[in-house]
Amino acid sequence: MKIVTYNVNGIKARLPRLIEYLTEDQPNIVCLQELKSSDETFPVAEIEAAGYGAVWHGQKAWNGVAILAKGATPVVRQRGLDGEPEDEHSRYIEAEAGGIVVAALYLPNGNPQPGPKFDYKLRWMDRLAARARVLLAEEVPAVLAGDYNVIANDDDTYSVRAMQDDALMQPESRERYRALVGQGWTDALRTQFPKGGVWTFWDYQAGAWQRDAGFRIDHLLLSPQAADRMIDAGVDKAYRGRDKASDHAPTWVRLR
DNA sequence: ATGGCTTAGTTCCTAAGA
Repeated sequence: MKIVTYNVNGIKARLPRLIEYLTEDQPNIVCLQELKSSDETFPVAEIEAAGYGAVWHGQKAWNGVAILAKGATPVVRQRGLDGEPEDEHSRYIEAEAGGIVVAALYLPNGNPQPGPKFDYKLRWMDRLAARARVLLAEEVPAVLAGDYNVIANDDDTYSVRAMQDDALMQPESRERYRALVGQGWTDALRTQFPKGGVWTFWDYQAGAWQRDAGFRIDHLLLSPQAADRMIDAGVDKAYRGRDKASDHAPTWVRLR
């Protein structure tokens, strides 16, 4: 089974590309981020017409996450993360689909840093880590899939220098990502490509796509029970080059 | 390069993204 994470950067603007991807590639489970859509305007009819069931956690204008499953509707376990009741950002949804626990997450960008947005990012990472521990304790196949907004290693970016002051690769962000993985999760892409040099995002600006100036920030973390079933992982890079594409490419893992 | 795009909403400008 193929499990995908895909930051669509606006599901209304990206709907033709998304439906195209579902139809052409037929992935089993798709975690979406940056819907930029309220719950009421989520295009469920079009997604169902493509053969997918969906659950979502939307918000007007920004953020928003969803989980799609081919031929079935995922069963929601949780929307949002505990620990900060006043947090109104829609950045986390967790469901059971295809016998696997799947979470779609959109980790805060955190720029500019330092500042309140960066502080929020770090707090959100701590809250995610707490939830991840609960999932690991269940000892079931689980996948934490999403846009982590963390460049974990120097070889996960085209240019360390260009990104050195960015919230995506500050030591505090990296330490928390490493600690999360260190709980017992397997970074699927890192396992597949241990030397790095694989990108999942290319900026719209400055011809980043044409220059292949990207970085890897979309990650799939596997519980031990899921990691045991990993076949391979990759990036469906060609979709980044299509007309009216998202600035992220679909990123995936296949499990037995 | 506090930004050369792109999206969405308070839409003809601003905020946010990464």
